[in-house]
Amino acid sequence: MTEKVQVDENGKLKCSIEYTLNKVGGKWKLVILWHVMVDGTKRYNEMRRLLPGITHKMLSQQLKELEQDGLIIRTQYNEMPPKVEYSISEKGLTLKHVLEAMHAWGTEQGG
Amino acid sequence: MTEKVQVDENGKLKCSIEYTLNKVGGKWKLVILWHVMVDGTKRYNEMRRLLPGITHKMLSQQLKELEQDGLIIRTQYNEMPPKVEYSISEKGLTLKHVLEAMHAWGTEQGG
DNA sequence: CTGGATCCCGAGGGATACTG
DNA sequence: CAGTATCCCTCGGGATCCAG
Repeated sequence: MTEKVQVDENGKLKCSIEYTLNKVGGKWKLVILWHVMVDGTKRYNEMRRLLPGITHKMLSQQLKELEQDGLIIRTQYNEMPPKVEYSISEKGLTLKHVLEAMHAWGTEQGG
Repeated sequence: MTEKVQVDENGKLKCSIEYTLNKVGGKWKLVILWHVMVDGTKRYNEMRRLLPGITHKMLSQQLKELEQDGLIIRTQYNEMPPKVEYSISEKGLTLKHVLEAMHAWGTEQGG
């Protein structure tokens, strides 16, 4: 089978896998998306507990990027103390197959 | 080869997504696997051409890790000049759903 | 042709303190 | 509670040369 090859503005070959990795690659984003998709809405500190080892800096950075890409929804309640909730968006749900496939593979291969 | 894995208090992997990312995360591995799965067997320099921007160091490193994890097969022909071919393994084929899902998402979202 | 070995730099990310 | 700001440093990865 021959796949459709995409070319960027520099004339370099680009494939859809690379596009996906650019959006949700890295160490944290897919894990974050998996949790908010499966477990539902989560608050900031709940996310921290779900991601052992992540720092403030990385968590807020990743969450911000995911929100700017429209993959998660950030809801802020103007209360004291502050309360912010993160949930999966419609667009984020389009990653369902990717996440399920990766989860299935990890479960099978990793035991 | 595989970096530090996060485990919970029972010594089990935190989540399967993380296991998968530990095996095939990073910038190159899934793209490499995609190419050898879809396009078939590839030689070293063919791989370089398929991955604009990758360096010798990174390509040989990633190929070695993928081979050690049993996801690709390295076949060396004792000729002059040297000839080495990389192909997808049975185990590598188990990532088919992951790769297809990511390719589909990138195609839809990226245009 | 297919890599390995080395040197080296800078950005990515950790730790911590601070703020609304 | 939910982040920001800052400092600091490691180490991922680029460039280059070497080897079978």
